Amino acid sequence: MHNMKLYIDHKSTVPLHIQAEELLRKLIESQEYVDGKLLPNEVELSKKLAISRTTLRQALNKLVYDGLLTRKKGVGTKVTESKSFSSKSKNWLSFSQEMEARGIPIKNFELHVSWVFPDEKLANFFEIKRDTKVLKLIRLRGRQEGPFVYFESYFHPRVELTGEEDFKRPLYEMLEKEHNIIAMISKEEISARIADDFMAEKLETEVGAAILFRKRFVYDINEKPIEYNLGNYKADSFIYTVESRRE
Amino acid sequence: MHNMKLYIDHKSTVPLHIQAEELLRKLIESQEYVDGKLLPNEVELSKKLAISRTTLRQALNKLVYDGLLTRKKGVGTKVTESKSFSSKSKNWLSFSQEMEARGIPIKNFELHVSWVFPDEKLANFFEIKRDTKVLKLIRLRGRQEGPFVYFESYFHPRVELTGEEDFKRPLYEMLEKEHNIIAMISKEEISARIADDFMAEKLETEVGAAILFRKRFVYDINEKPIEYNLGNYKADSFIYTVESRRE
DNA sequence: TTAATACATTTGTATGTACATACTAAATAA
DNA sequence: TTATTTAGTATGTACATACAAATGTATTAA
Repeated sequence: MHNMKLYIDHKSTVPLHIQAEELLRKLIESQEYVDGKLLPNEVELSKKLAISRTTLRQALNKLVYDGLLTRKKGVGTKVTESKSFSSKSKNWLSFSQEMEARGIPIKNFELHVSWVFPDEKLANFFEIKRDTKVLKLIRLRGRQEGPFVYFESYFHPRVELTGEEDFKRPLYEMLEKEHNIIAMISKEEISARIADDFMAEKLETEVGAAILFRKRFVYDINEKPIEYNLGNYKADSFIYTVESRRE
Repeated sequence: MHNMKLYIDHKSTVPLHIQAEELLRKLIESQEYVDGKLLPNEVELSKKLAISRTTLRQALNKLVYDGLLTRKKGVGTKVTESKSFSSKSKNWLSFSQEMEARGIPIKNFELHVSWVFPDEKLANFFEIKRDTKVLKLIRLRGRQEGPFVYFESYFHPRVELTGEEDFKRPLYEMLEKEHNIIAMISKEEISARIADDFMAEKLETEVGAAILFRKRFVYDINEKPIEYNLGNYKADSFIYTVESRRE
């Protein structure tokens, strides 16, 4: 792995505990710290990173909360043994990320900037009022050979496009960098539906198939009006996986 | 509200930051701190609770992470405005809790202690090996009038029953109190399925309906062998809701 | 051999302190 | 009146320090 920042820059404006967290994430990801094996103890590690134990623990807490690390009093800290393929699923945009992780790329995408929702049927389908001014982005994911297994649409009422956006990147990244919109809290509803002709066509499956339907509401960091609506569909060959932890 | 512990006991063995967290949770729940209104600032609050600001912040961090509180530098800390019906959905057994919250009670329950799985078809259905020694608990939830909207089953290979268990309580509570098994990490898979005759009968719906299928794997706190398999089904009238937060 | 004890190691809890940074509102200057 | 500056307030970051509690290991005693 090249160009990896493997030290902590005390002159940087990025908080030390954030830098430490990111560094540890990289070390875990790059298998520097292997599953099940103990990390160096906190005192040693804090010396190595040239930060205080308190600051280091701030970073460690985060990673423990995110499920990457497991700590045990009197023993030590180790990388959580991954029983599933991904331990990142707690992350807010985990679903899309899992898609990437499983190697299901964006196969194609359609972009419609339509300030009045164009299609009544589609509007009903997504449970959005017809006169809502939206940016509509549809991305189709799937392996090259088979049918589409995934179909995602974003609607966002506040974005003015420049025409230079790269829609193959995650949407939240684009919103943040190009439009300074920081989406923070998301709520999602998951339900099961029967594929009608429209869905079946889009997903290249047959009418009557079981479809996992996922709708997501994203709130802006300033908690004000912004929101949106992400609708995701999935053929029944795919399973949505979540990991959670108690307390 | 009676018998509410509204102070922090420095002689208790329970860590102060945990006590502080629980106390704040109660204050939020009891509407002492109202949605959107600022809490007392950290210095003031730490004095009031007779703990250090650092310890208070430890508790606050947790509540922020859990989405109950929102902090803003230079402004203050406030109770997160709840756009959805429940802010507890991050909790590990959120699904069942949401059921309770929505007023969908346990209508009936069946208990089978069968150390060899009795039914081949059922075993296949739950994707459990036929010779697995399990405790099987089926709880049917639903409103009195309508059909069952929810159907949950637990399989647990390590429990020896006393015969005194109260199966209307949450399962994890029973496991913890009666059997000293502390379930910690859970992983769940959510998929959509078409109801076959067996499912349709159990859920009192028609064959061919879209069913949200949910399977859960629970790991023991000692991270060793324990696990099992929770299978949940749901008629399409119900929607599974999750809330998450970024960062 | 086995059980009990002591010790070292490691994470957990808790406090005090200091300064940085974001925000608000009041005071001041144009 | 309208910007600009300033002061005050609240959270954010960071460190040093001390002791508690759980665990594993080595030592000792039966």
